[in-house]
Amino acid sequence: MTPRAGRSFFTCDAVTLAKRLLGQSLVRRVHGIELRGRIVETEAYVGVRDAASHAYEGRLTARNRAMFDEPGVCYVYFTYGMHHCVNFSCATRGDPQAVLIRALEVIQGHDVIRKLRNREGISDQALCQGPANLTKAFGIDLSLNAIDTVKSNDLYIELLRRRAPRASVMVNTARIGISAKAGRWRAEALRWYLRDSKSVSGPR
DNA sequence: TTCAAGATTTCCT
DNA sequence: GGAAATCTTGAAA
Repeated sequence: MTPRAGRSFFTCDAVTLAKRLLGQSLVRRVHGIELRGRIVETEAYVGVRDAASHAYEGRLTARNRAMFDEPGVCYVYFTYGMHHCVNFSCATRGDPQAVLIRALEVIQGHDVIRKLRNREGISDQALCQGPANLTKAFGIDLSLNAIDTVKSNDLYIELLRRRAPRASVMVNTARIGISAKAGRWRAEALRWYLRDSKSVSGPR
């Protein structure tokens, strides 16, 4: 049986978790069916000093509360009036660090995922390419916000590997979609992806 | 109470 | 390359 990520897996800074999550499996249970995807792209939001983070300067609101919760708690937010994005809280309670999941390769549940995406002629590799695409593909919405993925069976991480990938197979770049208002944080290299994956979103 | 902007995607020219 | 879709949040008034 594949081991599941426990509290200790998430009890680290966001940079460590962003790399550690690459190559692991995101599991979602909907209507008794399991969907699985291999994580191939992540971004770190490193806490109160990060001007690109919803928790910049310690801002705590009803929306981003999950970022401040226990490591392993899921932070789902709604944006652009139509999209959801999913993150995993990390570090320690009260320290709002989190990792955004930006892309997956589908491992299990292609049929269900294709229906959820509801898009004609889409390739397998594009099903979960991009943060809002993967939440749609996996049926992730605000009902999953703030759930504890260490305990929930609706959404959690399965460990397909013991360690983060070697540096030589990862690519590290600036994050996507960060506005100029974030200042130097716009250019900080806090995005990672697996070099060989065809499902990575944004610039390669 | 009003308003601008957003950790995006898709479709059009 | 550019704009539309669509609505919540947080800051300004």
